[in-house]
Amino acid sequence: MKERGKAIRTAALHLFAEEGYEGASLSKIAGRVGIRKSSLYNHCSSKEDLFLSLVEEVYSRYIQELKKIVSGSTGTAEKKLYSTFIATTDFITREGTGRFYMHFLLFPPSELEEKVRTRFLSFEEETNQLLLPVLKKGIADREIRDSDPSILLHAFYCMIDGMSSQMFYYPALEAAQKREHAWGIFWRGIRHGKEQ
Amino acid sequence: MKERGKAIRTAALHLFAEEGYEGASLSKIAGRVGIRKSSLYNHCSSKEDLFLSLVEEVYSRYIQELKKIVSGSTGTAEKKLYSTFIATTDFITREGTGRFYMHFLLFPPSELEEKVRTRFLSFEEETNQLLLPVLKKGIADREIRDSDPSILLHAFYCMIDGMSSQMFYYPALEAAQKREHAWGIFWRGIRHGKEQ
DNA sequence: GTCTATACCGAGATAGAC
DNA sequence: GTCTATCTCGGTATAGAC
Repeated sequence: MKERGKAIRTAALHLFAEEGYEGASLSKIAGRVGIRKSSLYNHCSSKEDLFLSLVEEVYSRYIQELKKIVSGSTGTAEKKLYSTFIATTDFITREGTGRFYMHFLLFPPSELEEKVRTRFLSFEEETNQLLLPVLKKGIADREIRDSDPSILLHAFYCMIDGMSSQMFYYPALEAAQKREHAWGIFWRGIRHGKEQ
Repeated sequence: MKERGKAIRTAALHLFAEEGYEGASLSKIAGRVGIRKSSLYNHCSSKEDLFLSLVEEVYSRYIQELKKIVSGSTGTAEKKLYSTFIATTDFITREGTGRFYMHFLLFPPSELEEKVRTRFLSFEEETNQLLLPVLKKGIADREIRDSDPSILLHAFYCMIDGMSSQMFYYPALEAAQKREHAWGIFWRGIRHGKEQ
């Protein structure tokens, strides 16, 4: 049995993710937890407050997972990038967390846009510093073709973002297959090749 | 000077795109046009009605542009795919239309989800039928490597979706550069190569 | 076609009993 | 901590004068 505060956060996370910031009313959140909306104010000071603390939690949870994956494994660049790709798209697929992440990265509520964007940028900084070394080492090892690492990194992000979008509107099994194919083509695009 | 009806649709398109379905109130829309919200009801029967007609307009406008690009040019598969990529990401970048498109493709208002999704699926069918022949011809001409065209098509969509997301949070110039790089890597991933 | 006025509802938030 | 009651505000929508 979860404590109330946690239950509220979970319900709010899902409702924000599904219905957006304006669409997720405090009554709906309270209703899902099984209390009245006025009782929510014993656990947070406002709707904004609740929302922003969830932004913080979701972003930092993702960074935490990413760190485990990248620094944990000691394999090739290919393995590390592939693991990152899978882990990120899995993360996105997790109902609640992932949808929340995508939803408000792309379409933050307009009054809170600046706060959310600022938080995201610092978050992007962190991922860059985790992944750039992987690409650089891959190039040095002649595993990845010799070109600007930040360009390669961006193309990697691009595929991840694309696949992340697609995880939403395809059934799980289909999405998993598409993911493998997308990876195959991406890797062919950046790997070291004899030609040229 | 645009007629009123058109002005309302334009204002609504932008507001929906920026603030979401719930966030874009009829007063805001009316305010941007310069009339009272009750006057809106002389041009549409409800908020839902207004929104859904915009969904229809935006989707079909995109299909129309795509047709012009794909069937118009008679170049190589590379040229056609590149044009499609550029045109789509340009379309997405157009304030209003593109943001509206992305916003409600990924996060439709929950009450209207089914209607929006259904419309999108038929739309995807159309794009498939435009683009699959291009890929098939590219394979036959040994311009693209021999593999399942629908897999290649999906990887293409994946890059487009990824780049479309990114068009939002990077400045125009930066986005344009990233776009070129993403294309380069994608094309390297699918083109015909001597190796293997 | 646009306006004012109004109906009705649900939003976020607060006060105070228990 | 949760409840009921209540406040204020803004939402969608309608009626009817001009």
